Amino acid sequence: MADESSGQPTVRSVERAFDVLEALERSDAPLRLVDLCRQVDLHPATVLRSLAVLQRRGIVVAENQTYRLGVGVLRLAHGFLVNDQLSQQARPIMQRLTAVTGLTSSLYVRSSFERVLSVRVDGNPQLHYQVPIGSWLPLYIGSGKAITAHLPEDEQEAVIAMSEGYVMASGKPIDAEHLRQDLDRIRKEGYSLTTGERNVAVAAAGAVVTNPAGDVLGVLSVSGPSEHTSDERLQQSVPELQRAAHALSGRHPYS
Amino acid sequence: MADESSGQPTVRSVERAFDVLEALERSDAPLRLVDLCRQVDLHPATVLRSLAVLQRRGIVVAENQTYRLGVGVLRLAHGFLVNDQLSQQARPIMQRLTAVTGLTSSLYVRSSFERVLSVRVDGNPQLHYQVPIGSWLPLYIGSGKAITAHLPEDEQEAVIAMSEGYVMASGKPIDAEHLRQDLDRIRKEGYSLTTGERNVAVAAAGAVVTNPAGDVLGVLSVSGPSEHTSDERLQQSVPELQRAAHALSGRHPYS
DNA sequence: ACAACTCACTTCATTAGATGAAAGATAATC
DNA sequence: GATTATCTTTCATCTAATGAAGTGAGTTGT
Repeated sequence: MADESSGQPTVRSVERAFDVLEALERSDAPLRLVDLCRQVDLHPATVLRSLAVLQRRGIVVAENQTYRLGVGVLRLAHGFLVNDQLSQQARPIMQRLTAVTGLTSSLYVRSSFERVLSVRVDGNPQLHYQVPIGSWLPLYIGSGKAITAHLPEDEQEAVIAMSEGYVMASGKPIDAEHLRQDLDRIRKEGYSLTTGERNVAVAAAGAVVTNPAGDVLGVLSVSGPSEHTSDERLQQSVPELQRAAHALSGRHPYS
Repeated sequence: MADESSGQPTVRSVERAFDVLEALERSDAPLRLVDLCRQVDLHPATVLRSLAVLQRRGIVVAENQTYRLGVGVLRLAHGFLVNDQLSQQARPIMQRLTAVTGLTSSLYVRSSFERVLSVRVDGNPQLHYQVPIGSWLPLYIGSGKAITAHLPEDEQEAVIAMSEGYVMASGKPIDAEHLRQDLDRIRKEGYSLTTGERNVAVAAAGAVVTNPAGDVLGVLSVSGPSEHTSDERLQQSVPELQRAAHALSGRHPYS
């Protein structure tokens, strides 16, 4: 039997290998064998065997007795990007959006209670520290709110609950009531507009992306460095942003 | 025993799960269970159990009985990018390079006999179809030659052997002798300069990136659409490109 | 300089658990 | 409505994943 008593079929050793992989994903420094063993609570021999497989596939690389992710994961990302209808269709639309507004366009895909950056087209002026592909951010901050605003009630409340305790870049914590008002406004007006919530240096406008059935898929945003990107400038870009988000929302069978 | 008779330790079920994953990575369309089974030559029940694990981790998503990669792989890519010293250090250098030259900067990392795109900073004018992160290209074409030119003799010959039969975007096949001359020139002058080899619409200059010990890590390139990017324009960018590649080559302990 | 650690990696006997045959369920095709 | 093709679950068998124990290398402390 390979079931975990809960009906969901599984394979223990595969599960364990991915525990190791995710430990490496989370870490911001190469990890030694013992570190990995402690994190995933497995016998060194077991971890080592998993690592051997991962290494042979380029998913993990070893460097004098420490382990970290390898370029193999970039290949996987590529495999995703070229197959993902949303990302594919987004690219030309976003290039146009950036060409017209001069701002950076970003497409965040919703993944449970996070959003993950899948496509970015840089504008001018460029941000000093650009967010790399795959970055994940919460749904209660910045353009994430454009997603949240269009979620079913119960999920909205779940997001609001998660925001508890988050401190914005300004130093202020999130206020649940204030957040609810924000969401109301966003739902009414059809776009979010935030400045320096997660990063003081960034101002952004966001518009929800759905499938034709209306299910929320993610958010399209335009952003720029806050010193050079006034609210007025963002406001001006909103119609073009909404047009782009709408175009993107109409075109894919499902997902 | 879990060894594959060759000394290399392994875990069969993990190996199989990654066979499934790589089948999905290669495919340019979602795959059904039977398709996967045929490709990896495994029992449907086995494939299904692996898929269940992958799905729960967001690595794979199912959509009415077909499977494809999920956003989870983007998270992994992010995990790589934020840890990879080379990519990290490259970002600001490349932003500057693009700011000065106006061309798109790309960093390809060498991975056995391929190069994988790990960082890109888009220039102006932008290419219509931008290459996504994780794209892999051969070492005998375009800026890949800047890598090959600095490889040990035997590896160079291996690359040349692989080029056999490749037809360039122009319609002409690669000529081994011509390629050798190219490599000589690149080694002497310190940069590659190619137009429309892989894609007729792209012209690019490339300079090798090494670690301080001199081992080849990859190639830094500037590129633009060939109609708007004359050889002279590329030539003008070469000194700046070399400066950037050199700066990038000096700074990381090992790898 | 030697002892006492910590950590990386290997070997191998035990038995947990991955496997695949078979059957049931579901959907597509004629 | 029967037939075929594919998806999914169940379960007995026996492979192969596991972890205890051991080796060896490297580091720290006295």
